[in-house]
Amino acid sequence: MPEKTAPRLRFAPSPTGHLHIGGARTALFNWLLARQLKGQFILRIEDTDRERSTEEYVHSIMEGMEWLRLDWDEGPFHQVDRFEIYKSFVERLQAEGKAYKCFCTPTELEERKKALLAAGKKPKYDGRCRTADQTQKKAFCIRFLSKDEGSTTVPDLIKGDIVFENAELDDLVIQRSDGVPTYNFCVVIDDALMRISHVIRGDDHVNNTPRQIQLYEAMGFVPPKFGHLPMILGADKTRLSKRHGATSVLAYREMGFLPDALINFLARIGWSHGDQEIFSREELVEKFSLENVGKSGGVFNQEKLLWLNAHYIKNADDKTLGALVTPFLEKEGVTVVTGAALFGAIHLSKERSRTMIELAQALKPFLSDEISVDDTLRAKFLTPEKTALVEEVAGVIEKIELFDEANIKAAVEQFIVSKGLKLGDVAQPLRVSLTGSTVSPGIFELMHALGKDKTLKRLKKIQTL
RNA sequence: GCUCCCAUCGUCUAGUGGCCUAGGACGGAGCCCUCUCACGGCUUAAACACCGGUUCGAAUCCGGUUGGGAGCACCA
Repeated sequence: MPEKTAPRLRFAPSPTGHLHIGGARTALFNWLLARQLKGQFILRIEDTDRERSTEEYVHSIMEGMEWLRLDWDEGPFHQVDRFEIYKSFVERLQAEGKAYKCFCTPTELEERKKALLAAGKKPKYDGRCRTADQTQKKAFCIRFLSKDEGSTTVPDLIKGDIVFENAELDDLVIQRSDGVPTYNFCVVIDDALMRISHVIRGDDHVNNTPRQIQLYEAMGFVPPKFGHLPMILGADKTRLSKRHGATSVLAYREMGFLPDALINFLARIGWSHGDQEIFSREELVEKFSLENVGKSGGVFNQEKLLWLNAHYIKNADDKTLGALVTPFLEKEGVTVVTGAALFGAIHLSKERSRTMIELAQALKPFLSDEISVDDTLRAKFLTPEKTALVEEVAGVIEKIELFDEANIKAAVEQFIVSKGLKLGDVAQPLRVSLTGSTVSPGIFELMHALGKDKTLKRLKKIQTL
């Protein structure tokens, strides 16, 4: 009995940009499956494009994954470190007559492509160097000799069987004229050698897959299982790209999104589990299934992400939020002192914040020493009569011994009744005096969170301004 | 142009032949709660692209049409 080997999945980004939303979802689905099936999750950096790949992007991609807590078990493997391996396979294929040198120049190729396109044909390579003299001393690249007849079927875990006529496929370049192997070749060798069992990747790779399958066969490898995820789209239904706004995962961190919210959101684009919307990481690992991944592309809907983020903020505990919001407060120039005052303010503010940026803004009046009231608000809420009222309330507040919510409420309400007023008559002037804003938590909670000293100081300061 | 893929409310989706006068969620509208803003609660508008089959019966199966997307590099 052969030992059943654990599934091995991978995420193989190319470091030519930051980790983007689409890549992150691909990584997530692979990670989810690896964790669910108790397999391995491997990170491989596809950096054969020496022109565009940078070390900075490698770090940025890893940082994005770490932020999302998508941990990998092996890697990161770099393809640049594996050129010798690819080279040996190229040589083997050549020796077996399964690959050949192509001496066509880029200019010639370009011209023929244009002609084909003009004639309404698919711009594929015509294979003319298949019969060319292989000993020529001209610059060359190496092409894979693909099948001309029959068809290649891609058994796709998401889309079902996809059949390609081999005649549609041309001989792809597996090694550039500078000796560097190409993506379609390296990916096959790496996935085979790393014993990857499931290749789950973006839909944009389907057309490469039949050629990759031919490469697996030519080199005597057993192809892995494939699954092609539908694309994440922008509002105009085209593939999500920079012109649609922020696409980098780290940009969402900057905007004050929580990793769990983004994970939840990403999981729900193209995948569902009945009517459920909120999924913890553990639930996703448990419930995720390729069977429930849809076939059509999904639009990235930031409104829904905001809603999810608000949900996660509301449900996070105050201490966790304190740590998360601190960098945002510091960016605002607020010195953060961790303690009861901070957590209390967070407790009151979290249900009205959709992002960490909004939370930081809401927290400012609690944490900064000085507040300012702009002229428009002053004119509207701090007229002489209203200011006089605020002053009277300050007098009432001053007499409270035990400064808790119940006592504040009782004292202020008693005052209002004695004046024949309603809470609404004094609430906004008080709020503006205390926060410089018309928006804040409830007025009693606010005073309590501020403390007696700060409350009085702010209420009294109104007169002197 | 060619190849491949896709098609349910504005958006994410449920739906695997009868449970569908199509359900949920975001967003929208309205109401309630209320010291502001939120939160929360309730109500509501809003979709099976089209045309043919198959079937007693179709959002669900088949064919076509239309529409959309992706790919067609010595990028990945």
